Amino acid sequence: MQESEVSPAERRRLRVREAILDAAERVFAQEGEAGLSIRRIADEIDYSPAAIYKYFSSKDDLVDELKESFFGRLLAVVHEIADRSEPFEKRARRCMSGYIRIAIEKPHHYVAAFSGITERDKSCEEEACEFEQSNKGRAFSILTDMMEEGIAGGHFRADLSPVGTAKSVWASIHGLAMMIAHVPDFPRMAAQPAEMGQAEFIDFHADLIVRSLETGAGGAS
Amino acid sequence: MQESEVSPAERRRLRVREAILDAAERVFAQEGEAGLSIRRIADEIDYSPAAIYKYFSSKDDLVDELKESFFGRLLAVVHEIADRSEPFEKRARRCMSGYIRIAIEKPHHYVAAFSGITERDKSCEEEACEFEQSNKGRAFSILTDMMEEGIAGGHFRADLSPVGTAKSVWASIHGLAMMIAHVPDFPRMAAQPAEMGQAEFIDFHADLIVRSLETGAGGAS
DNA sequence: GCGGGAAGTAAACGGCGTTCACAAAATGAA
DNA sequence: TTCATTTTGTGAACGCCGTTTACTTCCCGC
Repeated sequence: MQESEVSPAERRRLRVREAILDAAERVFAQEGEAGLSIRRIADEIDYSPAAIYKYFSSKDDLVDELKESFFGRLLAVVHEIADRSEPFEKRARRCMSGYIRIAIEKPHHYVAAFSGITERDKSCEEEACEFEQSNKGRAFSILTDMMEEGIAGGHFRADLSPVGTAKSVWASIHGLAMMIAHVPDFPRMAAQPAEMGQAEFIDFHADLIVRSLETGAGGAS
Repeated sequence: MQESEVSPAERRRLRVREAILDAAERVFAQEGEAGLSIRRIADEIDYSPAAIYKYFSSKDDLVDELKESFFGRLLAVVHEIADRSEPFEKRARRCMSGYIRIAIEKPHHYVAAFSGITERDKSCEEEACEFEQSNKGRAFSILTDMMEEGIAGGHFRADLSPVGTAKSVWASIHGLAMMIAHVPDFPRMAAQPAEMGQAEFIDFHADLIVRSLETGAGGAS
């Protein structure tokens, strides 16, 4: 029993695994799921296609790992913002725009991470458990905590349920992220003359969301 | 020169074309884009795969037609609701929940209809023109009109721009539709004990959206 | 040094979208 | 009717794809 248990062969193995994931990540970011093939990855790292299967049991397995690590980055950013010492409403808005920023930095990743229609076959328990342990689930719980804080702090209406509200807010943010991911310069569409830049529009959207939760009078002007 | 110019050969051709689309629609609804293959359609209608190419120039072409006709149904429903003689806010809420209802009736269609990341290669003009003539564009303009009506009627804040608001509202609705499409019983997730049924949640979401636009005091209880 | 397991591979299977050369059938003109 | 032309449909093939199998090659512990 050596001191460093993680040794020489294992390190080589891990390095090859990383190389595969790196190549996949690269191709995926540029060309999306459509452009990603086992054979392409194999070419990229000068291995044979069959070799990949010594490291991943299927292409889906490999892609799932890409997705999960993308959610990891998303989670990290949102977490960092949520923990800052800033006024609550500022943090809330920043979380939303931060989420969208990361999402549209790698649109193919974001779209893919949510793609695939989940069949209703799993038992409720294991599905819920799986969700809570995923980066997606962790990000959701940050959002839920934030809603709780907003309600407790009197910023948001007292009759809101933290979980229900978090789901609704997430859906609204997700919708904008998807729109931008699919139509790279989303807010500019239809003939209309510009109206708003992308960044301003994101803020506008976030503002409407916050406004929908706020207690008291909401109208401006 | 006959009276009925649309005759015998053309009708046969159209019938075969319809058969292809029908088969595609059927397979697509059940198994999604992944399960749909030219060869599968050919099997379904007892033709050879190559025959399909006498009617559609590519698989993408065929699928595009499925998507557009799906948007057509979505448009029809929203249009019908928007034209009803009901109080404004009721119509607005119904439009949103109607949109989501149609979307999640055929989740595969809805997801596919928005899939494919549009490259930023087209000129602005032709893209805008293309958008306005599509069913998607027509649905969007119904939404814009509704926002205008809400603002003019004093239901919504006067400082809102109809187009910008329509985009934001669409994004929020789209987000929920996507969530439900991907996770068939969306509002029920995480361990939480039910909270809300799907229909209630849709109404809750629509309510938050409307609330975010309303003039005057918004808080309840 | 040697034996066994891990790493890597070429070749093949079945599936995919698409094309091409060709047969069959419908059409229109004489 | 007959014949040429156009349309409709086909089988076979091409080059991709994910994946598996049988095989070689290499490395590591004894």
